[in-house]
Amino acid sequence: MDAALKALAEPRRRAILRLVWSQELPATDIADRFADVTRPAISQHLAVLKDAELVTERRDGTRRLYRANTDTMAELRAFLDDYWTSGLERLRDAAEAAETRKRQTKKGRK
Amino acid sequence: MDAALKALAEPRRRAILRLVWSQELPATDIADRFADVTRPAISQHLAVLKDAELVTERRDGTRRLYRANTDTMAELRAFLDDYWTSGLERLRDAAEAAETRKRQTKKGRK
DNA sequence: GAAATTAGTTAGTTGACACTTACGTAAGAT
DNA sequence: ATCTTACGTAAGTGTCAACTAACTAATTTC
Repeated sequence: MDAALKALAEPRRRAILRLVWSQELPATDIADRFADVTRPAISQHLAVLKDAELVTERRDGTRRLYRANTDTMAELRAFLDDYWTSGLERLRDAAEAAETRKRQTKKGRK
Repeated sequence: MDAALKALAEPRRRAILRLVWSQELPATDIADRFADVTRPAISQHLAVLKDAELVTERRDGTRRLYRANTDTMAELRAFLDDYWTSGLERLRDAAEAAETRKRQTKKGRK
């Protein structure tokens, strides 16, 4: 899940993911869409996306077809939704932080 | 917006952001919550978060109080929501990609 | 089976980034 | 004025990530 967020932090990968969002595409077609980058670079990005389970790979002869993995996207979305909607953890953390501030007895870190 | 996503890709910054989510906290208190990292490191993370407008800074004497900027969070959320719900762009991109694949006349990149 | 197509892999470079130590600075407290 | 507290900034280090060029591997096609 952490890997997915990190993968999405890269603009190029977001662009790639958009491409295979609603359609399965072979690596070459994807690479052709990016004039300023070589094919191996795209191949590596695809590996990162695959590793983060944001895309799936299906082999067809010499070609490898990629498509967005909507399941992982849904999970990531749920994760983020939880991150900023559910206030429970936040309130607990805040309480602990307040206590830490109050008790600054943690003087001797070294 | 891109900066915000990149800032959130770092786990430590997510933890920091969670801390100041529902409460304003001075930098020292935040740093004290992380035993394995020095205070300057936290200070730098806070600078990144502030730069991405994910937190706001308010000065109070020698202290600097930080709090999550929910506006930016809302924008980011809207951005992501759009990214994976609205299929319009995706369909357009897919159509273009299909055309690219069909017309591989783009032979001579070099 | 040789040649072409499609694609991943390796080696090496560059730049970004998280981190630490050391220092600077601004506002209260003594 | 000088300490002390609370913080940012500078400089330097190790690691990782994105990229290119060159190579390799697997499948069709001839």
